[in-house]
Amino acid sequence: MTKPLYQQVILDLQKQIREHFQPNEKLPSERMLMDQYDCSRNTIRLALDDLEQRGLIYRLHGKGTFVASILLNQFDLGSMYSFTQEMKELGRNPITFNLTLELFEAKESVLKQLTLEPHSKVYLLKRLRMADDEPMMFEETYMPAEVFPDLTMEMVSSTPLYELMKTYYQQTAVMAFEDVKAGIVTPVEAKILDTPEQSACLKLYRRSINDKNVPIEYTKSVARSDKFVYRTKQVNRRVLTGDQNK
Amino acid sequence: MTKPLYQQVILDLQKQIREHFQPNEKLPSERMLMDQYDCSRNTIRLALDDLEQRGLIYRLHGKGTFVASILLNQFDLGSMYSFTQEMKELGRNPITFNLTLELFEAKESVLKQLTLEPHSKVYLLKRLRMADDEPMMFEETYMPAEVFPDLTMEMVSSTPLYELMKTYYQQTAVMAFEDVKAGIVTPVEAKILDTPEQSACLKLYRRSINDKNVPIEYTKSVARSDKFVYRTKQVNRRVLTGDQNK
DNA sequence: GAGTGGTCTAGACCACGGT
DNA sequence: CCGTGGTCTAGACCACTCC
Repeated sequence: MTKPLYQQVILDLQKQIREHFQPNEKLPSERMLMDQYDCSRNTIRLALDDLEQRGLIYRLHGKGTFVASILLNQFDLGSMYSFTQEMKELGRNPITFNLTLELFEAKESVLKQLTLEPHSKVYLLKRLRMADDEPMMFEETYMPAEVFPDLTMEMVSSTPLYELMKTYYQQTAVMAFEDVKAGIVTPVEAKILDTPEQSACLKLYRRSINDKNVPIEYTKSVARSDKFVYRTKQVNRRVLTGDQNK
Repeated sequence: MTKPLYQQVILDLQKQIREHFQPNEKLPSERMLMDQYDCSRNTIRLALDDLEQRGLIYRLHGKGTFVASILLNQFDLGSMYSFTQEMKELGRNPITFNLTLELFEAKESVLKQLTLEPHSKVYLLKRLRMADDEPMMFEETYMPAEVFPDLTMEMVSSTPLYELMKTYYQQTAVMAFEDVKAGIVTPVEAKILDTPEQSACLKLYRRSINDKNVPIEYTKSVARSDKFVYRTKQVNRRVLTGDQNK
């Protein structure tokens, strides 16, 4: 099974950029890339669209395509989420407490998020994430039982969740949607997170899907507002400009 | 000056989805949309790509294209390119009040965000954004005086900010970094935003840079937590770079 | 005017999901 | 089998930047 052409172009261009280009250096024009990769302009643009979206390049109308000025250390901020990994990189000591694992029929809102049939069963895993003995965030993760049959507390305790999904169930999250809101902690959450009552908190709702577009996880997180920032990078999409602003 | 076709399709599909579709409902197929909008499939796909990227729809190979399960009554700060534009598309009546425009020496924290020399001067523009006479968010935008000399209240009042930056100063933001935090409104903010005191709010910190990697804007926003969500889509790059066969 | 990215067309075949 | 989205081609013209 060979990969689609445009994905091969993506991979090769990434390699070229990493090995042979400097920040803000000009890339070959789209028409030159057509010749280089022996494909149509549309295919080249599909690849460049992806690289632009991920912030590796930027395009200037009439001038050309350029390597982005800030090349992130190959692992994108927004490309994969791992609390443990993140904290380790920041020199903190991350610990995850698995509080409870339950199996039951999902209620309406969860069914919807996971696009499940009514009365489908889901696992609910509650976790408390700490760094250097300081409570950081509280997570509730819902996983469809049909995707992850026979899940046990031993399994989630011994293996990182994403690794477990991959090795035991051959499930990999290829994409995730996150909604970030602001809220006030509930009394229970205040206790768990060791914050004053009425504190502000970040509420995260993450829905991950696998390569077949099947939802495999829905997680609600409550994060301490004094400890947590949600950082993103946005590339100018230039779509739909021209508004009035009076 | 008419908009590109695919952008018109984006706008209309957004409207259709908002007014006539339910979450998870199936949209017409791409070939049917070709007929509806009298354009090629490529153009339809450009539009659908954008909507998918912004999390409004999802696609299932072999099955069709569906409306995402979206949070109602809350606006997406993450894919918002223009408050004014966004509100108009949602059928709201957006108004931006330019409250004050000042010029002074930037304090330490602002200097740092804009990577300026000590004692550099910056403009500070304070704006209140409303929709249908309802206060929505409060923004404070810092702009380096050396990049935007001789800025006046007349200019910011007559032209959208990003357009002004481009046409008068040849400055375009090619990338922006955003930090999202949760907080409690200050008494002043509560008054401005017409919310109860001690309400939760989303705090956004945006730093935009131009094509030369020079910071051109630093904006602090306070958004009502009952009106705004920050939605992002994350792609797992390891799937692309990994070399698994199927 | 030459070269660039931005938009667009009218086809084609493939891979997948259901019948 | 058919209809779906996924990939791809070989052109075309426009808008923008720079000389």
